[in-house]
Amino acid sequence: MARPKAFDTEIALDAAMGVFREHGYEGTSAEMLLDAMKIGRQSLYDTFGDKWRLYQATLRRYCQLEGHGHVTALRGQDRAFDGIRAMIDRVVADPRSPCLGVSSACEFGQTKPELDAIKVAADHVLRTAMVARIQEAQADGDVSPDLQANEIVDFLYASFAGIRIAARSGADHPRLEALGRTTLRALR
Amino acid sequence: MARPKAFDTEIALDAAMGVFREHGYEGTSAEMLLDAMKIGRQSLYDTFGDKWRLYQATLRRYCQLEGHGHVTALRGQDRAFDGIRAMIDRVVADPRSPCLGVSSACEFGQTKPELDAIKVAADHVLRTAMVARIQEAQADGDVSPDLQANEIVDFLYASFAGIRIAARSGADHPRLEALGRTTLRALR
DNA sequence: AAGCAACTTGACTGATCGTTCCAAAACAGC
DNA sequence: GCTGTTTTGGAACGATCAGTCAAGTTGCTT
Repeated sequence: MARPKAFDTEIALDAAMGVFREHGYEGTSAEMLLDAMKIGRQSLYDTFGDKWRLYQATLRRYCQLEGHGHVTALRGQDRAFDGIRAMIDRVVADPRSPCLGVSSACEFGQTKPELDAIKVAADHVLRTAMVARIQEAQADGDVSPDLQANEIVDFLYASFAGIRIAARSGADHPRLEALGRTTLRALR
Repeated sequence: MARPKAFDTEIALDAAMGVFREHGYEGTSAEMLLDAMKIGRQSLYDTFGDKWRLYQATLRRYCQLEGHGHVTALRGQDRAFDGIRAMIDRVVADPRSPCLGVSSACEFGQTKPELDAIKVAADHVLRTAMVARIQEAQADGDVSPDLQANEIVDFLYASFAGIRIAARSGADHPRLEALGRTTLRALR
């Protein structure tokens, strides 16, 4: 064994995530990353490979954190419908930090298989949790039986993206809340 | 008088718009623009100023075209609700061309006053047209009177952004149609 | 205590960035 | 056909890009 790292990999990753969320991939320079992560140039390349692999790592971590947060909110309420509401509230409450998933979709579309793979994996776990809770809410009579659970998941995904873009465009909290309310109302 | 331009400014602008839509501002290089616009380096700088002003010009043009398209769809039907449906269908039908408004919001947030001004102006004309048609649809009994027209506009904006991001993420046509249906249903 | 493997630091690489300069080519009016 | 203005294309600018190299430093292991 030898000298241990002087920085925490996860903390550095979170710092990098913040920069990528704010400026996108192309808009982020190595200098900006080093400043935010507070590590040396070589440490970055030794630890994370290169800018592109670092970006993938941040997206992977973001999907994990975000997916976990959503599932927690979803399951944190007794009534399934309240769980769905909690998930929407989470998006609305999240002040103005842009979503890395949305921004990477904007920036790259489907041109990068590596990113697609990360998103597909994240989608899988969240979607199954959501479908289960939505069907539960339908059984409770809180969500219309006319809608297919999978379509509702797509609709909620799209709404989340829309709410986040509204926030990034400067919509204030009341307007975001109204968006959340209208989204939830659409399920009835 | 002297030698006239060998290219059409609007056509070149549309070509630039295509590149910016596909790759964003930071992801677009001068070379890519020149290739797409099929003009010389100096012509670009003489005619459009620089990359940033060219981007503003494309965003301005995009907002005009897109706003006009939406208003036309909105007013092209007898029944107000059908007009709203037509507007949504327009977004769903638009194959996979990313929205410059969404991508610029992602990339820059509110950090660029010049862009904000362009969007505010575009929002104004479209919003008034939408509010009018929504209130008409409410009077017809097609849209719930519980909802405020302005909130519905925000909701539709957010939905459009969501649908476009879904498309950019690879959602196929049936899924986009389902999103459009769910969005429209939310207004009832 | 000594040695060594890993981490850190900062100078440096070629490539590419957006932009400008310059001279040649092209067209309008006389 | 000439003159004058504008467009054009290519070469060139400094700045910055992502990434590398080579010392120098640190702390674990024996």
